[in-house]
Amino acid sequence: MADKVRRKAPEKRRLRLIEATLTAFDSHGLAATSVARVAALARVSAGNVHHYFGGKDGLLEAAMLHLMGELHAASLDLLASAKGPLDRLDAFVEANFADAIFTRAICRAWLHFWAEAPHAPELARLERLNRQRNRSNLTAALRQLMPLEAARDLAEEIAATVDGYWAQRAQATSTVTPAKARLLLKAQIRRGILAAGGTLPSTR
Amino acid sequence: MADKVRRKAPEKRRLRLIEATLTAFDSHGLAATSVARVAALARVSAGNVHHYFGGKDGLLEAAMLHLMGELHAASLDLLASAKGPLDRLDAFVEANFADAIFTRAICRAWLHFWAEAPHAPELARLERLNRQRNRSNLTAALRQLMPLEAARDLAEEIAATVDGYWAQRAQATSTVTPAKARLLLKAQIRRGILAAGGTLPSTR
DNA sequence: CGATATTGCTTGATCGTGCAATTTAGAATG
DNA sequence: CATTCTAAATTGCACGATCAAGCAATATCG
Repeated sequence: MADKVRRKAPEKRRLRLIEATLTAFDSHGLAATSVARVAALARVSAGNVHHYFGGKDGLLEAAMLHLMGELHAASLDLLASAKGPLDRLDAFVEANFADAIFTRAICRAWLHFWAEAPHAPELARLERLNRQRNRSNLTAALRQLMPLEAARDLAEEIAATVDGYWAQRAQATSTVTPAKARLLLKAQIRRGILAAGGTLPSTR
Repeated sequence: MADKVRRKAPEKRRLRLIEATLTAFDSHGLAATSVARVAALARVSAGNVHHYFGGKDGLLEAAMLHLMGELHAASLDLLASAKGPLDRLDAFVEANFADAIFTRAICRAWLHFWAEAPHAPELARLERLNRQRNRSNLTAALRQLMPLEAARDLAEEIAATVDGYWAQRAQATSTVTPAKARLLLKAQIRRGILAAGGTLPSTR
């Protein structure tokens, strides 16, 4: 897809446009998010979008990539200090439901990406990457506490529940808070481990 | 919002347009679903949409209502033969993941509705209704097996997991099958009941 | 001064919507 | 039963707005 002329694009502008995209998603939805609106939100000319991102598609991809980057960074941070498998699972939960991550606006953006991914190859690629990364992290940790098959099943269940809380958080009347989601999810994980015959390494 | 002149609108046409909408969602996404495209899919003039639904918004609302109706019908069917609380929970799972309901196309449509609901009051109303109905069904059954607070928490968890499987199913590379989702979810429910100190009425 | 960043406008296509005209179907009439 | 009539059903088009995109001109800054 190629940057032809772009040499050293000021990251500031790019970021402003990406943030404007997410703001537009939050307040007006995907269908009403036009290049013109995003550019106006970022106080930038519409033509700029094509300079930086090559078009609307590129802008959406960059926005999704941005969200993935933030989530990944939070995961790496928290995983760094994790000692055992259960710690790694807790770190996963805390990253996915950190107060700065599990936001109404961000959850709405993810929902839009999930909805559009099946119809945009590049978004689909990113979604697949993100999903496989999550699945792999979960399975790797669970595997040390139970047989592989059980680990895979529980990873599937946990991943689905995470997505579900995200989807619910996007709704205006949602009552799911970050703290509540963390609490429920950690309990769910522990139940899953115990039921699989695993032992909880320590009470935390 | 009033049918002024419409007396007995042929349900056949309405249904054709609704199904065309869902087909368009499945194959092209929300952003690319225009009135013209839907009308063409249904082999009907575009102006027809305004006769039957009063506009694009009305069409989307009717499509969402249609999906809710199908889900509700499946639930009622299965709940009718449920004997105890665990039976009711299993019926809930089987309705939400019936082979005819847990379809890639239908899950994609739900995903689009969830994504757009925050920006369309009428869709938001329907989404809220549907969510509260599900929550209420789950809590009512769980309440007979554990204290109210625990029942509410578990209902929240189950509802989120259901939504999560739906979101995953919408992706092109998803491997979640109806049977697998039913299996995993029933196990998750039983784990939740046992952990809350409840007893499983019978093995099934 | 020269290259890069940024703008503002144009273009052609497509959108949702409203409306006048036409077709259709069923009740009323002979 | 055949014919007429009328209102509902349906069409096709035209309208104004808005879209993504491309490009030539201008501004900015090292």
